[in-house]
Amino acid sequence: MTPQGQRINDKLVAVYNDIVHLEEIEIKKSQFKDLSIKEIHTINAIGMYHRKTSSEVAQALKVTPGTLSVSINNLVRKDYVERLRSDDDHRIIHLGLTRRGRLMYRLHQSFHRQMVQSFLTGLDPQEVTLVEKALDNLQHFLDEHA
Amino acid sequence: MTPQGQRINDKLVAVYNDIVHLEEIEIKKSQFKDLSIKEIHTINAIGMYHRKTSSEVAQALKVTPGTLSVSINNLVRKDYVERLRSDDDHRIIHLGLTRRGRLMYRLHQSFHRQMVQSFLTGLDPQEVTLVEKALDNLQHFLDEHA
DNA sequence: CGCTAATATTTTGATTATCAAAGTAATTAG
DNA sequence: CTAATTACTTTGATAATCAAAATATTAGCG
Repeated sequence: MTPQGQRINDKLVAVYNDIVHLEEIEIKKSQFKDLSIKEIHTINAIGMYHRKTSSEVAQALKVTPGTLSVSINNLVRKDYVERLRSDDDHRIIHLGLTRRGRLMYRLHQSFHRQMVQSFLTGLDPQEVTLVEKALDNLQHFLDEHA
Repeated sequence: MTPQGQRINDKLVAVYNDIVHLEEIEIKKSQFKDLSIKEIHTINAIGMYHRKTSSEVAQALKVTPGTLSVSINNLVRKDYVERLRSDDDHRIIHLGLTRRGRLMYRLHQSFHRQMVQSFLTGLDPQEVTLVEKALDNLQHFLDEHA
């Protein structure tokens, strides 16, 4: 690997830990102190609309159905998420956010918005496209190896 | 946020989960099945040279000293890490990798090398510099908010 | 129709990850 | 030389995770 490649690798690793840590800190400063970073990500994966099933959310988060189920139990207890049994197929559970969950969702989105904005600061549109291309490369690599 | 900004955000989130998951899978295929992804990252943070102290490693990983200490207990038991008490100051513990730990370290580095390479595929040197600049922006944002 | 398969989710038991706070040991400051 | 500080470890509690077993529902097929 080139020195620059090594540097980029190291920066990715550093940034990775820092993002998670900062998210954690932001939560503890907010009205949603009772959530962990994992729970925030679960709420984020469920999203604003009552569409996704349990297994879809588990797949998006790359955890087993059992892990998600336990986590959803906690989020239901804390009043962020609700379970909605499908009318068509009673095995299927659709996950939705409560009023409180949607509030949390919007707060976290705004954090991400700020982060992405700073990520792209000082780049012109063409350059932003390049960054997106690099991300697509990476996603392609990940899909290939999965 | 622009549609492109939103897309980049979504891609970052997806890539984030996929990287961790792929790392997890790669471990389970290797001779190091007894390690979790967190333990791999701890080994990675310790690195190849017996220099870093416990608290330096804890800071790099953004965990408390207590959390690290528990994790190091497990890694010592599994023969990946060794504790080396400093001669100068007997309170200080330097962390080092065992032969087995160094083997693991190199395997994980090669995974990262591949990943970064694919990340930068098809970009010319100037463009790579741009990606690095975006990462610097992000790190700056994170430092500012910490 | 009536079994058998398959599918979607939940529960359970075991391990790891995590923090805050208390504990231990060594060094530094006054 | 004592008190305060520093570096680390232990402890107790809770969350996160998986694999495997359990539950409930639907689909397939003779």
